[in-house]
Amino acid sequence: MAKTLKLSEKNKDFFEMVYQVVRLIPEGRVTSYGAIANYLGRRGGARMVGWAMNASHTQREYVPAHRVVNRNGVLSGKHHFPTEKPMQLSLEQEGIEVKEDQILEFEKFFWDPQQELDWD
DNA sequence: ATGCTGACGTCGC
DNA sequence: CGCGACGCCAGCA
Repeated sequence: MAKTLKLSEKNKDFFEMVYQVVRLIPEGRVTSYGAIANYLGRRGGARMVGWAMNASHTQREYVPAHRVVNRNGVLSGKHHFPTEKPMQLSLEQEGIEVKEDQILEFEKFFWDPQQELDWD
């Protein structure tokens, strides 16, 4: 076996884990890229989570990416959504108030995978 | 191969 | 408290 694993395989695993976590987000709840990155052991690698989200639309199973925002609760990636319906509207339909692309009471709806989910 | 960019986050000034 | 710089890692010119 090669000493070095293929990065693509590792990435794939990382992406899958991201999707899995995102899909576990309950309706009406939101989380942040950093929280997911931290949960996956990629502290500071929040950008990779965002990268994974960018490719989330390629996944067969639906990924509620609209429930993932930055740590400020701002809909940073709303413009990147493939869906016609704005990210804000999707969140509002789940009972989350959004003002100026920012989630109100973000802490209240925040869903921390490390807290809600147990270490597997 | 090198450098810039990107759906972020943390630290320093 | 606002702004800038660095770090993270993968994709792409």
